[in-house]
Amino acid sequence: MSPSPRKLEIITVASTLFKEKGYSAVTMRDIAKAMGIKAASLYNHIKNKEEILTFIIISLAEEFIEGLDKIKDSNDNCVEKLKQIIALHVAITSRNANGMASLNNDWMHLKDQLNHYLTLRVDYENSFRAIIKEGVLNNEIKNLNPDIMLFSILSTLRSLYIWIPQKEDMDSSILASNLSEVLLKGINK
Amino acid sequence: MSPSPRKLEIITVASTLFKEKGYSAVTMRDIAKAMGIKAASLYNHIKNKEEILTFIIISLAEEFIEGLDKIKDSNDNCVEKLKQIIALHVAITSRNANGMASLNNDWMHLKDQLNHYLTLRVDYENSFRAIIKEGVLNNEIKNLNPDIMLFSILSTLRSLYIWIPQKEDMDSSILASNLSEVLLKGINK
DNA sequence: ATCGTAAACTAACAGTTGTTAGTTAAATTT
DNA sequence: AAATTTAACTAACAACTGTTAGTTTACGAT
Repeated sequence: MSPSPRKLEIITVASTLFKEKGYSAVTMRDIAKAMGIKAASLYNHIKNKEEILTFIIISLAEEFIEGLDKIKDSNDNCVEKLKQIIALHVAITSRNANGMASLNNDWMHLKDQLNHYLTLRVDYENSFRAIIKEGVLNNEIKNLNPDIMLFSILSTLRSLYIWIPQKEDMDSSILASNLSEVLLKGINK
Repeated sequence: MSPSPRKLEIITVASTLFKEKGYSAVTMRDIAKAMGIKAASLYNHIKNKEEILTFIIISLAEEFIEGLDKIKDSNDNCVEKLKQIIALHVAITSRNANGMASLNNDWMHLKDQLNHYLTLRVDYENSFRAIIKEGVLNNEIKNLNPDIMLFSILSTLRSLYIWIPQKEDMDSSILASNLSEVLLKGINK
């Protein structure tokens, strides 16, 4: 079943607070107060605090996996695929920057689903790295350490949740193409 | 006065725990247990929990400011300065990756020194951006959005604390030069 | 030997935490 | 109109939090 509107409201409010102070520093009373109700009332809609975090993180992680699967299977060349990955990160982060903060910073507080999350993350990074390595073989991409190239691009994409809300005026597609230019071709003339 | 050896030990142990679970999720009893003593004994050496976090963050932030000041005042060209900034981040992060986790993720839990930290951060970013902008005017650096170039490079450098401990075998100077190659000249052939 | 100090200890505190139980009031369905 | 459901409430809990007070122990200096 998909979550009720009220449950989604709790998740949205919680995401905002989690981004500001981190999961551990946000109490159920904080979340309730931000919604204008009492902490105990939250439990009419959610099982416990952990469920909120789990929903935020796992649904985002699955969005990334699904997005990457489509990109992998396309017939585009590797550089084109990398541009699509960059656009995927910009799109998901634009829709849910607060959730991305939890994905990046609070995944270690997952319990039941921690292993599931870690599996998704390893899979994602492996697929990403495979595209880079194929690009190197293709002569599309420079023959540098693939781990460093992956780390560098992925670090920037993972930080988008900090940056995008500060630059709301900037159009997503413009941001994605500017970012592709910088990440793929560098800044040195 | 510089901190006693025992105080530095507490700070080191705390840094490790803060990196794993974040400042808020680590209790004084956790820190004490990791040192083989009781929580109350910590207070023979430190004022309170906040002081630990403050020391970790402020001393790192000041290291960065000092490092950048030296780079700013040199006669090197802008691209050379950017390479030195990259080397600065690699060097500081190699020496204290755990502390860098707190700097990146737990600065919002500072109290007394929060404004001081924020000032240092803004100053740092402004100096960094000024170097990029000068490079654009010089024709050393491409005429792209300077904020995007700054964000992209800085995001990668800020994430080094995750990456460096996983790749201990890699020499710092090799990492710095490989990273410069990727960040400045891109990965696209 | 005695003193002073450093650094550990036990015990306790007041406040906060996530969560449960039981209740109430309004809205919806029968 | 009656019955059910939804979603709020109050009150309370046991566990945990950072921190303080007072005490003990070991050790180098006098």
